[in-house]
Amino acid sequence: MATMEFQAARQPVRRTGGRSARVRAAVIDATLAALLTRGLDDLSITEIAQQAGVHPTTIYRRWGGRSNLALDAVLSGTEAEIPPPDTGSLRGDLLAVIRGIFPFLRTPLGELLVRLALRRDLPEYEAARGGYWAQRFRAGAALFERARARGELRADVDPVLALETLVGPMYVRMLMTGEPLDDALLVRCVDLVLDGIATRPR
Amino acid sequence: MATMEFQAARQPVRRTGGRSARVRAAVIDATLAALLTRGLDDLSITEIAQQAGVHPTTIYRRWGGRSNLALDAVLSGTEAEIPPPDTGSLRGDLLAVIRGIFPFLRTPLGELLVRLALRRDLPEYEAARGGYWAQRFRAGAALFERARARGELRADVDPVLALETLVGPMYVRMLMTGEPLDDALLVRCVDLVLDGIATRPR
DNA sequence: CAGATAACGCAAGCTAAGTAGCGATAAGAT
DNA sequence: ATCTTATCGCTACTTAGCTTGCGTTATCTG
Repeated sequence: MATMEFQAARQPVRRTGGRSARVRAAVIDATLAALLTRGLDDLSITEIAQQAGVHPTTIYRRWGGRSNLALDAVLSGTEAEIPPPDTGSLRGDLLAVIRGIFPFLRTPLGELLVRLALRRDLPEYEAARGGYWAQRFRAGAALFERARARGELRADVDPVLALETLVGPMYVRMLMTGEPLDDALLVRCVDLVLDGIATRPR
Repeated sequence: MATMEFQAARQPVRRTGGRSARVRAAVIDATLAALLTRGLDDLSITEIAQQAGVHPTTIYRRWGGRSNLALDAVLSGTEAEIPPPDTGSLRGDLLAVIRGIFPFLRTPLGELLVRLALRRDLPEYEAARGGYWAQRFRAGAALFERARARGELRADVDPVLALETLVGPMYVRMLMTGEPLDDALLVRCVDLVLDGIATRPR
């Protein structure tokens, strides 16, 4: 044994910017387009491959299935962070929060993200789902701390439950009843969460 | 022409109780079982047919696809009506409402119903969805009328929005965050909707 | 009991999803 | 500039979903 080529189990060399990157970009773009027009379940790998100018086998090899492909495409298109607001009042902050979420949810990409998050038959999403929503809801914690310091918040209020109650009707209408949903309703949601529906505190 | 058999464009003769009925019952049962174990998307018509002792072709002919089959099965298994409660107080009524919904949602059939309602790629469901949820939410109207007569309800409260706000967190937790959900949380949901989170009414 | 026929079973075939093997190409390293 | 090899394209194949056509059975009507 003259030359002992010690070759550690190295991972494949990245080819950033080369053909691989071009192929990936083309496929992701085509997948997003297909997702927005045809939905998740009617996704045709062959059609995406044609649209991207790529052979279907390539997609099957790189992504392995439509779940991974869709997840990769959506997460690639959703990098925006929503900064927590600080308007000086609890009502203003809550209004800013819900007004920050609402327009995004009306976006085709936003609705797609929500629908992906609801799927339970895609094991690839189970890991991403919990972390995504937890982060999104925890971001509002500071908001409630400030309100409590200002004396605007009842003592026994759970911030997470309050946020869930705030945005709950929005999701219920979007996903189930399909009833109309506009900015005026968002204001009513905020005021309902703030004041409740009872005539006087018990 | 001796006998003029006037034969209007009659619809196929119903064969209630015969082989057709038996086949239908067997297929519906097998479909429900398959839905509860394998989910909607991994549904195998061939497997259901074997389970029901029926040829796959029969299912394709009668139902035409898995969407119709699943919808028929679920609606056949969900005939229970939830009577609107009347406990004498707004808080008691709201608690009864949410306590009536919650256990059903934890049922496999309940969760299945919710997930079916969330699907937008099944045109068969679009018609059923709106009516189902509208009825479910309108059933609570009387509840609020009584509360208003007792002077327990603020004047400007929208009953539908109030109900959506009440059950919103429950759905958010079940569908998105996956956070724990028990009876104690239901009580907190009711109290939050009743009293709000602000220290004093504006 | 005796037609008429709706509904079912069966076999064959079509389409699309997904996989495997193999040669070709181009990105990256020496 | 040249070599190595990760990645891609191509063909062929397997599998499952679904449809079609035809003969058979069981139900309903008279």
